[in-house]
Amino acid sequence: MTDYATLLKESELKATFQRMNILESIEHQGHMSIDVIYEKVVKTHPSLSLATVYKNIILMVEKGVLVEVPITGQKAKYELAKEDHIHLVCTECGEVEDKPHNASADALFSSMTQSENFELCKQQINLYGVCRHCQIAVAS
Amino acid sequence: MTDYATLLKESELKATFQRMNILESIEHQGHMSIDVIYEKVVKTHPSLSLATVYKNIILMVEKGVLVEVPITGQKAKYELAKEDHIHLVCTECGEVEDKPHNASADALFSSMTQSENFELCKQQINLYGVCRHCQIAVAS
DNA sequence: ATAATTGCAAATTTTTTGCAGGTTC
DNA sequence: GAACCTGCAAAAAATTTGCAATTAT
Repeated sequence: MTDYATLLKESELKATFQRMNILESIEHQGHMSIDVIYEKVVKTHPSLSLATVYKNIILMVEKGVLVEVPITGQKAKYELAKEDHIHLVCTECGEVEDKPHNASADALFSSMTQSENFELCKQQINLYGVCRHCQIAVAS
Repeated sequence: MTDYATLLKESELKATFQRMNILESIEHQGHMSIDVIYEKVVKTHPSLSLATVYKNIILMVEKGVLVEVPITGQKAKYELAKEDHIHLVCTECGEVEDKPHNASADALFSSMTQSENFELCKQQINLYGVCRHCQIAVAS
């Protein structure tokens, strides 16, 4: 899908096997915490060290390749940097689903921050609830 | 301001000195991380243990007295449970400011989640940027 | 060839736990 | 008086660091 090697080089990072595996895992799954990333990637790359995952996540967040998604009651997850969007966080299964961002939301937040003289640079909208899948599971 | 003893008892928690001090600090400051709460309260209550702060924060979140506010690049902060509102998070000084929630935002999120069949129960909107105060400081 | 990156092990920091003594209702 | 809470100290979990060996460019 995405060309991770190019993405990394554009961000002044060397395209190591470890980094590409991390990015691939995150893109495939959508949102992952550090320990889950490690568990996933170590399967295909058994010598991987957890410290390497920590170092790389921190570095790739700094470089703007990844974005931290802090979530109530869970460890932070990470996603690939992408267009503004909303997170639907399921309180049952913990999964996070992206929902495209809406132009009227943008306008709304712009006006709310302007009236406060607040120089907006990033939005983070988490909506917590029960996802389709878990509603069915709970009903049974 | 708030009657913390009553608030705690209504939540099936005993009104200890420690808990009332924690609540008072949080209400006074708005949003605090656990270590900062400890540092603040221990000044007026030197025998306070950090473990007690941890236990109480967890308990009061469970009981719905407090709400966790996870923030990108910071340790989670806690606030008193209150009406829906938006957080303006300053990326310079780290402070969080509340902004009253807007009816049109509500309508927007309701419609966005309904179309996904997502059963919405809680919202968390963080807008990151530079607050009034830090804009002045940076300009100087 | 060079500078960056990795994996390991140790250090540090953060959070949780068990329990004896003290407090609230 | 009973159940709950606290503080302590120890344990466990999470994160960071230093460094020698390896890898990407």
